[in-house]
Amino acid sequence: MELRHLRYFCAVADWKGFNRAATALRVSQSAISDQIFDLEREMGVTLINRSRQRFNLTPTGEIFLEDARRILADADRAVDRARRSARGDIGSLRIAFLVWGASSFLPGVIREFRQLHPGVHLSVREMLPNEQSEALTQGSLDVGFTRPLQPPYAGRLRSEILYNDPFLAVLPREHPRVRSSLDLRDLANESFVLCERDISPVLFDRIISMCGRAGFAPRIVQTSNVFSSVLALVEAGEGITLIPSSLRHVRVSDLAFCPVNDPEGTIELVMAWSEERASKPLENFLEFVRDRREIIRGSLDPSPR
Amino acid sequence: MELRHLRYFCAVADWKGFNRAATALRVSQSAISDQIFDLEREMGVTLINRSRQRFNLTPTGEIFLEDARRILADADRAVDRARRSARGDIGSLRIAFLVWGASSFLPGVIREFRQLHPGVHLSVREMLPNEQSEALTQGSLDVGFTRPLQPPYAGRLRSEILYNDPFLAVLPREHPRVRSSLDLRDLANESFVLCERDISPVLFDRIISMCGRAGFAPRIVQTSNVFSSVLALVEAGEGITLIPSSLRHVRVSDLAFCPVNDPEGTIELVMAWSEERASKPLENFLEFVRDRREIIRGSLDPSPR
DNA sequence: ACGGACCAATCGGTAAAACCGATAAAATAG
DNA sequence: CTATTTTATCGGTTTTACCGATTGGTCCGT
Repeated sequence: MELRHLRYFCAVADWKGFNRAATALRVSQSAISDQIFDLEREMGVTLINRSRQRFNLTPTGEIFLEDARRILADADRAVDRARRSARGDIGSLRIAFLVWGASSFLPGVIREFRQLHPGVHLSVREMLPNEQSEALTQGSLDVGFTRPLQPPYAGRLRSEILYNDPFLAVLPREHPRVRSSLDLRDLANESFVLCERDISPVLFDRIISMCGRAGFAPRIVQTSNVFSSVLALVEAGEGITLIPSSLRHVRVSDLAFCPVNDPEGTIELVMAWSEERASKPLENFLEFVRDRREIIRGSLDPSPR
Repeated sequence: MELRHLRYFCAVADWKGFNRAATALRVSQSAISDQIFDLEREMGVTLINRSRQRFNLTPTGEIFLEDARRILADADRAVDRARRSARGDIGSLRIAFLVWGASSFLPGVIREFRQLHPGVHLSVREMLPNEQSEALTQGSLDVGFTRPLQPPYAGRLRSEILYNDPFLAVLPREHPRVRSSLDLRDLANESFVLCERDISPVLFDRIISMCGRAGFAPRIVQTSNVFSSVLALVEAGEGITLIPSSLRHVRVSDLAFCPVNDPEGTIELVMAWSEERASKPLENFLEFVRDRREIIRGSLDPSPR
């Protein structure tokens, strides 16, 4: 059975006759007759009362007509949905982000994109950088806001820098080294509290190399798996730390945030995705974020609150 | 787009590859390739990621796959429903009856048939004989329990006698002519109350011809459009009447029901339908009623209650 | 990095089908 | 009863679905 059979049958029912259906479908009457006959033969059922009075379907024909109409409508709808999907009007996007890197601007972006593309279902969750890379590669994630990609993912995934974040030194407010701007070498002898390397390897390594450029290897006395604990430890006097400046909006009362004098001492936040499984909704989203890059940077304005 | 395209596409998705799908469908790989290409070209959409890594659908393909699967399942279900309909397992029957002729046995018949064929929807309503004939001819009724068919319907419709009902004379209980059995000629000088001829022409005419055989034309002093009123009028002393004996179960207190001595003085209740629009559920129903004809006759047992 | 294995696209040829035009048979309308 | 309409049927034609073989490409193991 093919959709053609259903189309012909519905036309015959609609136009109440083989001839009129043939005219409407722009085919010959014998073509209709053949196809209806094939349909009936294949189903082993009589759909149309022939050789009797005017024209009518059998009760079985009436029942099948309902189904046939629905199937044809469904097929049309399916094609339409596929086309809309290809245009990016419908679909789904799974988005991941770093709590400490992207939560300041992402909610606004999501909200506006949702209004622009109401048919696209967005799911958002927090994931660590390595988790994001893995999920993007496996296809369980569509786009991630994360730190710069590392091998082996860097080759297989694509990414774009959204903004470049200078580092801040975080010291207890009463610490003697607190300045409006300080050289990293002044902190060479301090104790350091850092986030575990697994949480964000790029961030960790960037801090180490920064200190290296300043001529020392930081003495790490404590690590934690969440930034909030790191800051709490600094506040408790365990040591000092370095953070990307976008994290200063979680300011804690008794901490001082001092810009570091190192033009190379920055870390990027990137938007990453897998080109291999690009979809139109994804492309739309990427383009949407690109268009808002300046606004996003503005929202991270370095003026301390 | 044809169902074949959907079948091939689903197979490709199921087997995750053109070659495996071709093997499963017992066609060549190139046939699959051609058809998928046609499908994509017609829809103007890419469904499958080619020339990239292992195998996967595009997001649009995923969406279309859901729809395609549903449509194919729907098509199978439609064919199955048509076949079951042709077997009489599903469908609908519109049944009409005479309140004064069939309501005694019909409820039981309906109930049992419903249990036997739970997929067949039964709708039952009361209709006058002429209404039934007209509705059967037009196709708005499937089967009727009515009086013998008259021209012009008798030729176009089919009917079977269910039972043959002798007449009873109905007289006021204190009427001098009340006997356990009486000759119609004894009632020649009585006043008659009858149902209007339009209500049941066959019944009316049968009464007239019965009286004719007894040698007189009944003097009709009143008519009514419902039997209950006729009986009420008899009770009120307006006259006497003749009714089919199956109506005696609506016995009224102050009336006497006397068998009439006329072996030809009977009226049939028939089951009527249109052969032109026969359906399997209808055939099943007709056969079911035929099988129960003796039981129905028994339920009309003439022993007065 | 190189060769073998697997996979999908492509091409010309073939066989099946859908389709057509004409005609016949049946039914209805006038 | 005739004229018209309607569907079934029958070759003939065209379309197209399908096949086999080949090519280009990707993925694997060595």
